Amino acid sequence: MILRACAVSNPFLRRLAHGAPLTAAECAALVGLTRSQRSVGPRRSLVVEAEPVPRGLVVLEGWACRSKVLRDGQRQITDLLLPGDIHLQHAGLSEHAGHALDTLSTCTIAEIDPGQLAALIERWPGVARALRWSSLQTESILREALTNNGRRSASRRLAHLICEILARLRAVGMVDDGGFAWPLTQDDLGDVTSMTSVHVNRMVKELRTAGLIVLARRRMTVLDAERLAASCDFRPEYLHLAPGRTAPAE
Amino acid sequence: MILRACAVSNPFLRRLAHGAPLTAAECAALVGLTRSQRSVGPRRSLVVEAEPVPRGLVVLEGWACRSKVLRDGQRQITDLLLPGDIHLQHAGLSEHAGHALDTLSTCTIAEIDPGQLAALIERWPGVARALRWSSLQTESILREALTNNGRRSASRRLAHLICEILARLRAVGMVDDGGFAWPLTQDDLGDVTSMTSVHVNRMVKELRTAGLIVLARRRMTVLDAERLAASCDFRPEYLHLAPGRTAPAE
DNA sequence: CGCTGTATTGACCTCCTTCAAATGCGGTGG
DNA sequence: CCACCGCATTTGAAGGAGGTCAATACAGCG
Repeated sequence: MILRACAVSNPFLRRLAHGAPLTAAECAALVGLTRSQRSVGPRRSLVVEAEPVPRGLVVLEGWACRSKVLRDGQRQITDLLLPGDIHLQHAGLSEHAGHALDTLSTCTIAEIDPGQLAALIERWPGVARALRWSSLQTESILREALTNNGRRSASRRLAHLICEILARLRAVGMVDDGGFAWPLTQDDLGDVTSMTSVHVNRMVKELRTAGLIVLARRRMTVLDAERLAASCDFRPEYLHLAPGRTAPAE
Repeated sequence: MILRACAVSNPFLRRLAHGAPLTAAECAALVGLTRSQRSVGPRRSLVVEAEPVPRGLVVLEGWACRSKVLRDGQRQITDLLLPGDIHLQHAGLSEHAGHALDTLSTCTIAEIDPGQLAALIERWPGVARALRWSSLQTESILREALTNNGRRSASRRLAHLICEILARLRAVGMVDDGGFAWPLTQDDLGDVTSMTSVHVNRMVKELRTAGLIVLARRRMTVLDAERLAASCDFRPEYLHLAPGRTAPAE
């Protein structure tokens, strides 16, 4: 069946399916929502902090991030957008986005028409539910990040981030035998985990020499997911993913 | 007019009015939503992390907080719930709350009936919009907290938190000439700002001797809001409050 | 093959934590 | 009113995790 095959390859559908069972019709409707796609190069700005969000978007391929910059130039990346993640425009709710949104790698971005989205939500209960779930997950990830950056040591913090990314990518089928594309520089990684890139480097080295990961040529491979998770007290419940789809083995 | 007077004294309505203009009928509907009230003592648990959220609630008086606890016992308070703040149950979306919810002071809590809420959202566009605004603000506050805790020095971090609380309390009319009730112990404050209570103490002292605040007997007074804000690069746009209601003078 | 951005490493420093003790304060019972 | 208790605050001294600065190595790319 075409829709089923589509659901498997489309990270947007795969992700939302963790939040609500979607009927074939709902899948088709969601696919229709992402018809308007464009490719965006790496390190491009999609949303500027002090301006209203133009419209919603879905990341279909590649990584992007939300970030804030202080007056002294320091940057904090508040959350990562991985394939399947949504950024909803808060239509008319505020003139101020509150954060920047930038691509990290080359991305395929779908623009979402607010009216069309509203119509889908009204018409399809599964879609409404899946979108509520999505925003629940986003908030939950933010709270975990706050805890992670605030309360864990640098090496655990990094390990925890890697575990989270592994789980999220696995949830959309982007992990191949523990390995996946890794577009983040060590500067980026420092801005996510609230450290300096120098210290990130030392922590990466630590995880490497512990035999937990391989990171080279923009590719990350998790060698021992279980030991990595145990080392940093990673418990994936906060991601609210459907069970069986976050475990190391499928 | 009764409703107007009610809107002034009810922090729930006052807060939501920042997100959307509410008609008299919508105000009345929202007041009806909070009919079932109860008083809860300080330091009581309202939601447990590993259990589903029983139902939504509104904080009408007092302060509460969402927090996460690591296995080693360290705690991170991820966000504060001040009068007027809402905690929506994610009805059936997950079996796992993802965080604890506890009172800090004695609180008046209104329980929200999910069905009644859904009916209101469907019926009243202003209510629907105000609630979307509320969740936008919650997310925005989380991102600012991540930036604050991750990138600002301890003293600025504390100053920024005080500025935020001042602005949020002012938005619901709970500030009297720069002063307001302050139920947080220095331990709590450490858990919010990701420091130890010992260091919190030193930073409080710094703000005190700088003539910026007075903190004694569970009451905080901001002596010079402008200088405090300038000292920590506090820019209130991220709170998405209606203009004119965050400024020091009314 | 040189250029540019990223990664790596070392030496030094500091902000914050840790540990421990003292002080203060609100409530309670005598 | 005072003695006492429990809890929060305050302060000091010492240590450590992570930051800063700067030099070097490396990889991709025209």
